[in-house]
Amino acid sequence: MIATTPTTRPEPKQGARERILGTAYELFSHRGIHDVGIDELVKRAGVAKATLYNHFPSKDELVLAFLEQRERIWTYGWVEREARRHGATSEDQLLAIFDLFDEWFQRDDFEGCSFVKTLLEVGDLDHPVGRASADYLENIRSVVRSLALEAGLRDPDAFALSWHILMKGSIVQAAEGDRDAAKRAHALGRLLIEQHR
Amino acid sequence: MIATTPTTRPEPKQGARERILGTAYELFSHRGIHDVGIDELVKRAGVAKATLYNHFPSKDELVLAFLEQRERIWTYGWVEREARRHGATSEDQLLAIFDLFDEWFQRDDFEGCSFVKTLLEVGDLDHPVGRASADYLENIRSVVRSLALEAGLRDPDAFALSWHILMKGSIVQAAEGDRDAAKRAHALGRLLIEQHR
DNA sequence: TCACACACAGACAGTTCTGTCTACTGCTAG
DNA sequence: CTAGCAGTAGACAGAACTGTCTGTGTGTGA
Repeated sequence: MIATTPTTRPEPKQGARERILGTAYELFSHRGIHDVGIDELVKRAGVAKATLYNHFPSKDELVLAFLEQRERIWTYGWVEREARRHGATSEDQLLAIFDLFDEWFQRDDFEGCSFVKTLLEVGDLDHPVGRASADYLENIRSVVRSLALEAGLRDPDAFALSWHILMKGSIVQAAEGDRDAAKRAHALGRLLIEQHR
Repeated sequence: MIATTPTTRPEPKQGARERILGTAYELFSHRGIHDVGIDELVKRAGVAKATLYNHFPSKDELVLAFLEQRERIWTYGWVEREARRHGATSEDQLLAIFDLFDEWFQRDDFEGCSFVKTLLEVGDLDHPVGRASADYLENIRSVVRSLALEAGLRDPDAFALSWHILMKGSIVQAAEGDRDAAKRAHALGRLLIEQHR
């Protein structure tokens, strides 16, 4: 790789931090926060405990980094990006969210919404982790609001709030085992769009 | 109370068990399962730890008893009973669910859906507690299905599944702070009813 | 009055969790 | 060559958790 800074880069080591974050993503997204202990995490990441605590001052801070990563990957990298790619019109892009969900719900490693799970696990909007979860959920609504705006729908704020009920409701229901939850949400979403045209 | 068994009933003591269950209901419903320890629970219930373990062989068994109680009180004693009482027609009774939710969401001690919270907390449908949570959620759908049937709606099973998405989605959103989530679900519910007429 | 069942208080064992600390290793810049 | 830095391995402290056990008190039926 060609040097991007003056001549040589110190760059801590490039590896440990990534391994920690990657493992945290894998474990936290599938099993939740409290079920995953630091010992298991460092063992799985092949990293010394001191290394983890060098990069992240506490488990909570690691969780916050995980949530940030989750937003980057899931909210923007997957939902927004793929929805925009799959829909011809803005309305189609909105509905494409539930087409994505439909595929997601069929996966054997379906993990649900990390923001909802974390928020309910912490259960406290004043706690930094709970607060962050709620904020990231709000950002999801912002994505929906933008699409609604682009589609020229009436009252994009209210639309996004209603739409998000469908998203979260279907995800929870999929976690119960309803594999067709996304199709039901899709149908409801179509009705909601009509109401906001 | 007139004797219902031969002459006298041994009846353990009648008091400790009720205090344990009452306290478990209060604590588990508001704070979740894992955040409430046995020590705190017995102290709050004013009960010896041995007494708790005399009545319930493990914390999991106590949790199962809590969920059962939650269904009795919340699902049947509140949602079904009050919805039936408040609506003139069967369709109104369905919509009345979201009127109830609306009041519920305004409460300062709004605690969310214990079945969803417990299911996500355990995260495993094979675990007895997770399984029970999912079963109790299914029973909620049965209530909805009955009302849909009475209302003469088309495909009551599919209706109940879609309706339940609205219920759970609005509850989760209320937990994030959207106090009007029930009103949005109400509007969507109206549209869904129209589709199933 | 006596016996028994139940409840109470709380010590205790055993595990698990977060977070700290020590000692060792290997790489790299100067 | 050497100093420093980042990482490894794992013991350790301190807290919290579930579940067990001992010992004591008390109300009630026979």
